[in-house]
Amino acid sequence: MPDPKQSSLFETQPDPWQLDDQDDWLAARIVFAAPPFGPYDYSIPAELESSVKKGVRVIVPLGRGNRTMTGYCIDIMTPSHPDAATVKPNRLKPISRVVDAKPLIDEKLLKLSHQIAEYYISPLGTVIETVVPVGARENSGTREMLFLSVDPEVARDLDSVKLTPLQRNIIETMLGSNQDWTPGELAETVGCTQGPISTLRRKGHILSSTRRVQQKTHEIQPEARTENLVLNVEQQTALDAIAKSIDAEEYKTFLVHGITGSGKTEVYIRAIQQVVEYGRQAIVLVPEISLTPQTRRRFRARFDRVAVLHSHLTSVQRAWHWRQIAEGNVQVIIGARSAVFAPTPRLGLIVLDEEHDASFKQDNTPRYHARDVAQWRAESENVPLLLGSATPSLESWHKAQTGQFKTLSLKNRVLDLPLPDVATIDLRTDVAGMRKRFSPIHQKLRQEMAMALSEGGQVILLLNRRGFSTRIQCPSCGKVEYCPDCSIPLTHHVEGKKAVCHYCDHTIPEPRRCSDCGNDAIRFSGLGTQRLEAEVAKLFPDVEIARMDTDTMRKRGSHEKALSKFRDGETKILLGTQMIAKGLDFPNVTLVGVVNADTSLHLPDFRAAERTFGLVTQVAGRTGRGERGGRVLVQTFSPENPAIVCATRHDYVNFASGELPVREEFNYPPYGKLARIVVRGEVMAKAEQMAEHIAECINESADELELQLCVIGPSAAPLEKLRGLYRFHMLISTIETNTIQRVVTRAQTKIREMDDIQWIVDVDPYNMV
DNA sequence: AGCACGCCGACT
DNA sequence: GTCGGCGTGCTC
Repeated sequence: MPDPKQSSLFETQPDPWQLDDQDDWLAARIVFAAPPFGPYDYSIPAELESSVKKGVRVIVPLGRGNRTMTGYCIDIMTPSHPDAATVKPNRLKPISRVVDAKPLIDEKLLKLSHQIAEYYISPLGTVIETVVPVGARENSGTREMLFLSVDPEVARDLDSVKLTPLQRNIIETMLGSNQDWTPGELAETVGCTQGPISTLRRKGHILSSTRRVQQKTHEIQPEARTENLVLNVEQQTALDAIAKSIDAEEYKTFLVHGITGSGKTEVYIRAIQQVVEYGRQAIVLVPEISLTPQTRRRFRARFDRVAVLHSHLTSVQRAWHWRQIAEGNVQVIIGARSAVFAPTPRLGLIVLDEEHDASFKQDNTPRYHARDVAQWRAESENVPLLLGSATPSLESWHKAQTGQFKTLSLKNRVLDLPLPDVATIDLRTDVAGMRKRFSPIHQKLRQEMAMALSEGGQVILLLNRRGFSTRIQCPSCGKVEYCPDCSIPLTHHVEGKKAVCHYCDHTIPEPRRCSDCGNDAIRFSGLGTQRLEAEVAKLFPDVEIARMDTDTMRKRGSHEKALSKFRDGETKILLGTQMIAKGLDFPNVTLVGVVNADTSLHLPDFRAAERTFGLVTQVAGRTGRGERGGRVLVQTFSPENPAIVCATRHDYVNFASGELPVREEFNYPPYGKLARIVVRGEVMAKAEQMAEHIAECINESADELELQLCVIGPSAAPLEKLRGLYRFHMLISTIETNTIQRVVTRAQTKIREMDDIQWIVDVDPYNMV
């Protein structure tokens, strides 16, 4: 066998003077957003050579029938391209047509798209369609319009042509102003019909051209300008550190760990001011739900050119903001997850606030996490990244602890307001059966509510509704049965009288009595927002109540309406799911009640404790924002659980140092890498069979690549049936980065698809049900 | 995803 | 002998 390195020396790359026609080719690499995703290479016809560019869409023939497909040009290939060997230049079909005059995506975002496609194992074409919003692709909100101008020959000498008085009037009107005339406007100004204008156009005295114009603007409401606040010492220290990186134009991630009310936003704003002074743009990412008018107003009051991007915009509005950003007309972009792709010409800073928030993870393909994408983007554009949170994700906390991120701590609240007092209400029954009817509102919480209301305060009730799973909990001591191998609560199955781990399928018979205290009254819980609302309405018949959850908040603007009614004091009790826990600032709220802290604590999800800690801490931060202070009551069956205890003490550091060892022991993130595969199908057995097949292919691929990897499961997903489809899932766990990508990519070539079965890969999953 | 090829059973 | 079932594989 000849040494491959040597043989390539002989085979490839003829000397430049030997290049003949055959070696002088030009091709475009194209990907599609739908199967078959490609990439495929096409030849570029001579007449399109100047218009085919990286990032434009093209129309190409595909398959035997040459059906027309729209694809994205991701590369221009020539014999000197590093990957030229992968092109078969003599058997390429030609590109039919180029769609876009300008690339929809620039080189930097294209590179980012590649990274996303590879890391999240998703097709590049799909990634590009995520990066470029639909509206921008389809020219939403713009229209082709006809513009008229006077033939320069005629303009020089009006007498050189024969004109009727009316025609002369038209031409003179046009010459009398610099504006671009449309036929309609011109006719109206002159006071004639479009007839004579058409005549002039026909004779060639008026020239016309079409141009795509914006229908109308979607500027966000201006706000009264507010001045910079005085920074306290901690804020100033943080700002100085960030400012240094901005000056140095270097990538660095800062974890701004600041308790609620510590003035993180002011630090962001000051950093952004510096970026704006340098003529650069800043992206501010916030959780979808925090994109309330408050956030927007706050930034608009400090910057002139602010764009917002979030899911409640129409595609026309979104496209308008996107184009404004691309043209460099925007200083600050505030947006949810996808705003990480804002096409800023000169990015200067990325801020990602509430970085722990799960809404930064997209739950359809590509299943990217904005925090990781922001990090890649900041890295490649040499700008600092600020991650802010009162309760950082353990991923970020771990990176900060190991020196990959720089921690900036804000430990004091700006107005020196004390943190609210948090107390737990123990829901365990002291004597079995003492509480005859289980009310979702404990006596103590009810009394405090009555008191808060009578003093003119407002109340927020958080119902952590994601509790559907039937865990096995002792009503007397609160003990929940866990899987010994996964540290995950076992799920109770009435059918078969068993308890099953939804990670590894570990199964035990349904316990007859509590393994700790021997009590034999096992409890399965369940409570919805509607029932809670009814219950509260019964307890407080004269009080106006508002309910906020995904069911009641579907309509555009319903969110803002409910909140403004609460702000105005029209409603006294605000009741809802997680969405009320975040970012709201109502000084008159003197009591927050967490109706059931446990539902999120004992979910079959390794992040359950982290979520619960974060949620209770955040909702606690919704009170005590005014002079009257605030109080938080947490109803729980597990008052000794570290997540609950630490939350009542506002003690993040302690929570993290207790939780990290658990993650390490079970090799969960941030220590191990995880991916989840979910298989769905109408026929249960078929879905299960497919899951087994996928697991086999993955194990096989790992062996072939000699990579260490562990497939946990497959098992029935915690949500075993959803929208009529049976669901199986498995977890892939590794230590090394990229192992999952390499193994799964290889396995994909072996996996035989089955009819009516869908399956997805979720790298770094957040949703485990 | 679509579309053609291809290899078996029911017909004019 | 031909029409058509849908299993398999490819699309630059």
